[in-house]
Amino acid sequence: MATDDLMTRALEMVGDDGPLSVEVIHSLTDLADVHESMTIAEVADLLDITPHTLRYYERAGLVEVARDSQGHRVYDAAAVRRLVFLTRMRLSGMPMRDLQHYIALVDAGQDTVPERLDMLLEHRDIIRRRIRELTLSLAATEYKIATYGGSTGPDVAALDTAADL
Amino acid sequence: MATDDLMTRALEMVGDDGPLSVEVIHSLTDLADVHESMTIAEVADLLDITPHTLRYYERAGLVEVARDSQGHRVYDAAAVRRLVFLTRMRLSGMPMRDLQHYIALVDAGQDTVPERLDMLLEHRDIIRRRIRELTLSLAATEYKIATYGGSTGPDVAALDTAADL
DNA sequence: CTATGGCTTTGAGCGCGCGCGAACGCAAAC
DNA sequence: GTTTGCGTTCGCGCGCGCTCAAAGCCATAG
Repeated sequence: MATDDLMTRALEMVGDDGPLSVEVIHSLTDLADVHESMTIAEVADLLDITPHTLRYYERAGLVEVARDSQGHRVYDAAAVRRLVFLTRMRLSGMPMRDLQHYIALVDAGQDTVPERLDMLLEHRDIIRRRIRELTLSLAATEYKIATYGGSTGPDVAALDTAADL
Repeated sequence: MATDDLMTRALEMVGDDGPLSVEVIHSLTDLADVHESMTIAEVADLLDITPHTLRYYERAGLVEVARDSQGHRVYDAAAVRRLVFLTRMRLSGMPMRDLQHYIALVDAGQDTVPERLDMLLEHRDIIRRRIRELTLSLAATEYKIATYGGSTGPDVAALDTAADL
């Protein structure tokens, strides 16, 4: 089950404007198919990213992955959990640099918990602002759709900032 | 007044979960300070982009701009309206290529209205999906914040997909 | 028993979208 | 006169990954 499927199912559960329940959150982290010792292809499929990207994350120092006797990567549950978190943050726009910083904090021990929390709070605000920006853009787009070729009277045309578009 | 200011004001008007009224849309398109014959600096300030970006858009064929006797760009109201639309679409994630296509349709005349409408509808769906993705990411982030260093009991830790993060 | 295709590894290099910077010139304004 | 603002062009940079190359292991197929 790819992450994209998870997202799609979760979105369906949420509906267009339903409340976000704890169940939805957990559905995103449905790790029923996360067993110990996953291959790179399995993890890639789970997270809906390419094996290349997984190797890229590893080189970036975001996660350490053991190798088997053939030198192939073996992802344990902890690595997968971390990657779930990382991909989720990436999806919400956190840049690689911040993720690297965050992981460095994690690896530095419990003393860095407050700073990690600060990062999460700041990221939360960024997401909120982005959602509101998009909400406005959505409204503008819908407004444009509604007035497009509809009533093209002078009033509407005058209000439309781009009547000729 | 920069577009960012407009956005900020509009966001304040909207509040955290207020309805999006027509007034809000119009506030985004408050063109009180759009007079005829604006300079590139004025337009850049209005749209909160750099003059460089404006020249880039012009080179990309998105807008035609007249010149004065000194060869300096002179933006008329129509150009500014188009740029308002373009920057709004950019802000909501429409790629340059699509904007170029859209503008080509606009310049091709009224026969292309249906296709333009299709583009807007598709873009609307993209924005909607993006908003829902971000909403889920926001919920996940808030969930993580809530459980971070709070009750670190075994139950919560077991539910947390990245308890060690 | 080979072979053919598919997975993996590493490393380096490429590409895209979107502008930004640097360099240089010209005209107006202080 | 020198500072300011605009013009143009060429090239660079960044974020994020993908592609390509060379090579090895495994399975299924002829």
